[in-house]
Amino acid sequence: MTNRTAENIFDKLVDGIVAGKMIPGEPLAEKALAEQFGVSRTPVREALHRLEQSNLAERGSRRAFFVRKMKAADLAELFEAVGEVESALAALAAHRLTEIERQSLTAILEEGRICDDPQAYGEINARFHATIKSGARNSALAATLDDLNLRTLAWRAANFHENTNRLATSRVEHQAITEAILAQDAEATRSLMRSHVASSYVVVADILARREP
Amino acid sequence: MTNRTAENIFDKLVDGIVAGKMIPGEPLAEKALAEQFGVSRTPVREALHRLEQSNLAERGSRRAFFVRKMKAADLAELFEAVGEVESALAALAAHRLTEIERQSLTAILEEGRICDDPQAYGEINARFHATIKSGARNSALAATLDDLNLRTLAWRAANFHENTNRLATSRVEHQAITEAILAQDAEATRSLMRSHVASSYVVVADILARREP
DNA sequence: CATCTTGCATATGTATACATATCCTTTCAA
DNA sequence: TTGAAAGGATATGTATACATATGCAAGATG
Repeated sequence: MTNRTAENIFDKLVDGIVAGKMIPGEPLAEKALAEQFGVSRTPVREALHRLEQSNLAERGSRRAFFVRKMKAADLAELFEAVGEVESALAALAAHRLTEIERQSLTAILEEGRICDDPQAYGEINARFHATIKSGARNSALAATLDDLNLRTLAWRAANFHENTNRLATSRVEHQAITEAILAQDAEATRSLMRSHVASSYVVVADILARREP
Repeated sequence: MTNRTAENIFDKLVDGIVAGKMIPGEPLAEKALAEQFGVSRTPVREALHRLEQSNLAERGSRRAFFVRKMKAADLAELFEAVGEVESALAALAAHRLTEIERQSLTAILEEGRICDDPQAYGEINARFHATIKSGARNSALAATLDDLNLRTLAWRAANFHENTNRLATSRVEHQAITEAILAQDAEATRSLMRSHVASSYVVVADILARREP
């Protein structure tokens, strides 16, 4: 009876949207999804409401759900928001990281320096950001970042695949951020992290511009 | 058939929690609430899930919902998060407010200067912050602030009631913020707004400390 | 007497039936 | 031929019945 059904449906729908299998604008009918997943409408309803709250789905007339269309302007706002929140977390982390976490950050940096595989680098990148996020010691702000990031996930995934220069750029930026954190310079950290997110947005915006001129 | 029932239940529960009628730790049983409001469990379920996502409710064993207990440390985190997000919005607004919005901000400031009624000032305060929030031109970040604020609402309400000095302090801080915005000094605005939220937290923390020593 | 096991009470998860609103199609009239 | 109105089709909102897991209590056994 455990709530695995609704949870599974939600995860599958998120995966589908993030992986681009579900086209923006595509209707998400309760009945159709229920039949597709072989469950009743109830857990599907729950999953759809969670999608809506995560801003991955919208409702139109007839209160029907559909995959949210992300306009270029929306994505710009989102990345700006991520930049502000993540840079705030980084600034806090600059003063709050433990000695062990500082060493860990340095180790992750080194791992990234010698890694050339885009996929592996993506995982290292994730650990770098996770360390800073948890090191800020503010779960409310961290949860906020997770919420925002969920919506950019589909786009961020392309970051290290479609642009080879991005990997080198990311390394340099990570190095600068790490140095600022180790120096406990909160404002420098904030500024560098904001730039880092902005530069990752440039790649995404470029991809978007080529897709929808 | 419109989704007014679940929406109403949610609003009523939020009001109850914010107004302090529902004690933290109090169980929120679907069946009991359904009978209390004279509806079925379905819309109650939906409302409870939304409460959980807003972090106003938690689930324990047996997956039962209960009103979230806000510890002092949680509240500190929350206000820190609000401070970071709202100061980010203010910094953006410093460069993005239209001329009309600048004049509006000045007018609100003047209204606050000549107002001595705590309740009326609370409304003016809300408009001051709303103007900055919408002036930042980032709906994702604005929605993030709304999310965070929902959880501090119960505490913020006490701000202008239990402490008379708070009103005078708020006025001075609003003035400084407005001046920084009018000067389009984003970093000064950010810093001032962060301090402003922090000083409103001091009042709340003080109340909390007296309640639970 | 204490502890473990078993069974019941109850709360939530899921399925389904019913109510209702919206949209689209069809038909009738101008 | 076109437009408007009415009715049906269908999708979501709500209610309720059934399934199942969890916690507590009572009884049996060591």
